[in-house]
Amino acid sequence: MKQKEKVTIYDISKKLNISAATVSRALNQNPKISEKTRKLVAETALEMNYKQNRLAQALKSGRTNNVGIIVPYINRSFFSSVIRGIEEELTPHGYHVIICQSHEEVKNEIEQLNALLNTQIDGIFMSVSKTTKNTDHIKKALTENTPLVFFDRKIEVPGVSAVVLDDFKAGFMATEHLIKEGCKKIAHLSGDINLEIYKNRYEGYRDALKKYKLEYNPLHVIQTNSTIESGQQAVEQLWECDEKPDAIFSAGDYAALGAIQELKSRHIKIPEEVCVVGFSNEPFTKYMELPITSMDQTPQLMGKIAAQVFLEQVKGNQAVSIEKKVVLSPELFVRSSSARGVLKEIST
Amino acid sequence: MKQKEKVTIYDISKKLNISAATVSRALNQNPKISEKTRKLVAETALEMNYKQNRLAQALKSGRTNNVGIIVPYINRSFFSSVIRGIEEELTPHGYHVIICQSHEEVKNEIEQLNALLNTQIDGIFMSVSKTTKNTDHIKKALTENTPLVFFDRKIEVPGVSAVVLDDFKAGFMATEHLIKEGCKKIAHLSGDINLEIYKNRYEGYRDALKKYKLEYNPLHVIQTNSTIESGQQAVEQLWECDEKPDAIFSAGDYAALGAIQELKSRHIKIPEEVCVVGFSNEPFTKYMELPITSMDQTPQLMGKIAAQVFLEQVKGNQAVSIEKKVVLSPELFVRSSSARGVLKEIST
DNA sequence: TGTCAATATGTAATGGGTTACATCATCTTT
DNA sequence: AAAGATGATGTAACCCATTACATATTGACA
Repeated sequence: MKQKEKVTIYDISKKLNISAATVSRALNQNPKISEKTRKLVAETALEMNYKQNRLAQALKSGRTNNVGIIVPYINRSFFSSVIRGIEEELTPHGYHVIICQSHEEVKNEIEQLNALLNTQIDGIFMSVSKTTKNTDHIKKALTENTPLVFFDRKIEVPGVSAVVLDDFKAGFMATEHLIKEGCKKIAHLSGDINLEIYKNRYEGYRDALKKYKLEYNPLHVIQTNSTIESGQQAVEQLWECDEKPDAIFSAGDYAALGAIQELKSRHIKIPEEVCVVGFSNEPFTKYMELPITSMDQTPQLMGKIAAQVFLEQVKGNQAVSIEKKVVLSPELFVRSSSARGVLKEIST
Repeated sequence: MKQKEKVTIYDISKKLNISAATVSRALNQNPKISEKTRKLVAETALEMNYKQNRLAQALKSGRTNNVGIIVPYINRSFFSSVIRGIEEELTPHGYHVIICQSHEEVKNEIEQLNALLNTQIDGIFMSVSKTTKNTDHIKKALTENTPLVFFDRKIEVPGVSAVVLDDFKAGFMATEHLIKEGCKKIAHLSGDINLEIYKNRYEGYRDALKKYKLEYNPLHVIQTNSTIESGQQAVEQLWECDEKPDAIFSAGDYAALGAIQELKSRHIKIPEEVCVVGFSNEPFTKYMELPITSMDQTPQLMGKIAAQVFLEQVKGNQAVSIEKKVVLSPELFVRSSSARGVLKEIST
């Protein structure tokens, strides 16, 4: 590679026989600079193809205009939509977004977090991995005074803002919907209970059963790892019970899909014999031959709000770090996998 | 926010009564530093919780250890897999990855590209948007001597390396597969012919028809925009022809899915009456009730190789910018949507 | 005409780390 | 013991933009 011959403000200042400070000020629209000089500098900069060195600027100002996002995976529709939301909100403010994947491993999460802090990021958005139990790395990040915002999957750390879904309500709504479809023995495919979101969905499920006076059968709750395979296995396990369920509320769409595949291979009719509800409203739920009812988490909105929370923290330049919690409402998209009546694809 | 009280090498040097240069050298494992000093500095740095300021380092060295990736969307399985491949290859070399989306708009592509160059990125990976016709912005990037590597969707710019799929071969293979299944009237759902990849797939299709002496019917080639809807519309249009196709080779999985949905709604049997082949091997193709035959582009490998090409360019610090073209072989995953015989889910 | 205010610009320090070159102490070698 | 080699460390310039403070210029007013 050839050396980059970068044009600096010094090159401009030499050419115009003025000081670099004046050039800098002129380029930054400092009102102390005369209109004439400002124009001259602007023209010369353009002519010489001057590009501001953001590194130098960042070093001086302490702000890089970069934010980091740590997610388990970028190719889950939910996460890429949140990212999109954050991006849309922050781009107009001049921020850039660095995306990191933890692949559900704390080890990676810690590495990525440290690397981001090292790169002098202005803020971090994060959805913790399934394997994150200890909060030391996050507390360490806080001591560096970098604003941190959790979204969706949070973990209790004092002083950290979070934008999450009302997963309890979502669990309740999904279960209630199944009850209203006439289901009495509703199984639940849970995710990793270590994560608050799955715990809350489970508790919403329990609460709905309680409210409608349905019996809770612990054998009907199976922990999955949100994959198709674990959904299949869950059905295998459920159908070994004496009492077979007549509905499945899965805390994830992939497990719901696996469950449906297994039910079909057992020639069990959906929704007539068993209703299925998934979670996340992944695009495929809509495309399936048998579209799957699913809970939408309004991910793009979640991203936007997380970004707004961040912007507030940055703007409010106080010595107090604000801890803000935002809870979003879920939205159920009822589709064929659980609609026994006439209604199809109706959002409540 | 509180001020960050950063520990610098000067703080360490003061504490130890040595010069900052010595500290810097000690931390960088410079062999001129005595073992004793090196150890002392390392311990003190740890103790004082010293973090290297990568901005300062980047400013000095001219290298940020960040690379940018510009893709149309991150939530297409293909792109997120390429990103994963790039990441895996570059992370061990200390690079970080900044991901940008063009959303298929040149306007965004140009903005993202400029923003990346401004941030003093060490290299750029890019898959051009559908709407990219003009190469000015890319040539401009080249004048800054930032290594640029195209992957998948390239555009002809002298001096730019590219890692692509053999789309011609892929088009040929898909068509040949359909012919071998006994199909005679094969329709093609093309993507935007403006993009080389779709042009090549189309030409591979033409070539296969020619080789097997099948008639080419221009009415059987429909341009889609890679969405479900456009796949549905394409089938509507095709079934208005006098001669109905007995197979569809779609240059994208989403259009293939739309086509299948439309065929089903017309009670046309797949694969008995019509065989369907998609492209990209999106995960959903496998999960469908009727799994879809699809062409795999080995995206993760593509990412890895693109990263290797980049590393070579950076390492070979010569004044010549190497232009390297790598062409990968596609892999067909045959599934029910086109398997009339016994075979299901066989990769060739 | 001298003084003050207002405007425009320059000087120099700063941010934090790297590194060419200089210096000094110690050890070899003859 | 002088001269040269080797190793360890210090000095200061540099990367580039920003900005507090200093200075210079001009015009207004008493």
